[in-house]
Amino acid sequence: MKMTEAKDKFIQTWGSLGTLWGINKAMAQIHALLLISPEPLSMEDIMEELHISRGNTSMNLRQLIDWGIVFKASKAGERKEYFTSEKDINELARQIARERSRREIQPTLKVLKEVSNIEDDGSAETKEFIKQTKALYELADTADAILNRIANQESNWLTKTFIKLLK
Amino acid sequence: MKMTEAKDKFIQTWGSLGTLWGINKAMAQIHALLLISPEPLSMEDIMEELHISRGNTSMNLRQLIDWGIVFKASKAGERKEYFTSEKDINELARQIARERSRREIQPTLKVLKEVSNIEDDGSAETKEFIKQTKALYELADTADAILNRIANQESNWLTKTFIKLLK
DNA sequence: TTAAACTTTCAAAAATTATTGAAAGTTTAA
DNA sequence: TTAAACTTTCAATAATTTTTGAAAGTTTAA
Repeated sequence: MKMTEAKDKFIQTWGSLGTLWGINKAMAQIHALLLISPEPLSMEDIMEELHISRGNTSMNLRQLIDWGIVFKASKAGERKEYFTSEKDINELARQIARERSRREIQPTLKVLKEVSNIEDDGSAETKEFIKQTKALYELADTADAILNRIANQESNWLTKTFIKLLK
Repeated sequence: MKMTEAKDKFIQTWGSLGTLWGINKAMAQIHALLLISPEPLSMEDIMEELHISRGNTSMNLRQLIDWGIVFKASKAGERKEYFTSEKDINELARQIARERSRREIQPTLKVLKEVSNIEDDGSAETKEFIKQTKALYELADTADAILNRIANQESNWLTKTFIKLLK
């Protein structure tokens, strides 16, 4: 496979993978592009490379910055803004873990705690509801703890952990 | 909070959470409903409870069955089919881990392996591409190994693991 | 058999989400 | 200041995904 082909394939794959995980295609593709660019890219560069509009590029870049995985990079003497992504893949994983915990798991935990706390009227329906929502709470809580653990550890924690788990 | 309110809130929340993860609302809601039902439900029951059409119910039930987290349950002497979900939350987690590995991580690994294997022509662009796609491969591989570990272990592995990680 | 009871399929419609592009906004060099 | 260079916003449009509902398909009791 040639570089151009490989690059296209990678960007395409990352794009559809994003969709599968609730991240939109353009956002995932911009991220993929920045991830493999040795140099920061301008908005023009990104628009051209991915064939997307200025507005689309601008909005998705903002979201990536919100997620903390893309940064603005000013080039000396240039007015234009450049963008670069987090290049350390472990740091990327940590940042994603951090954000998914904050955006998804925490709000879910809140609701599960709330609904599992209804008064037990003794009916089979209520008993099952309480039992299952409590079990889900525990599962989500464990998942959250693991994510936080990932989010806060040193760079190669994930790999080390896995090695430990194999033992 | 009253039972009816709590139930609605739980089903709603599970529905939007699904959307966020690339699972459609109806599918997530059907799953939520079955998860908290002490008795198996018929298609009519589900349609009525969630206000969704017969076709929608049928298709999403099939998907849930495909995922291995909902089962057909025949009631003696009844022609109608009933449906019930996996009630053991740890088993649910394992099944989801299994499917996400199979459906998402494995195909990604395949592409990453492929594209990271291009010939190094010595350019900065190619070098960065190879480096980053290899690093992503390792991350995805670790994630996959963890998922498989979850998928294959005994019921409360997840909890135990977490306790171990705390030490 | 057949017909009633039930489920699945799928084309059309509705709902949602993503994208565009031009106008409005902002920043900076002169 | 101002005007050029650039970015952001947002209403309109396009693309995608979900949902519906009725027709086709299947199963079972008699």
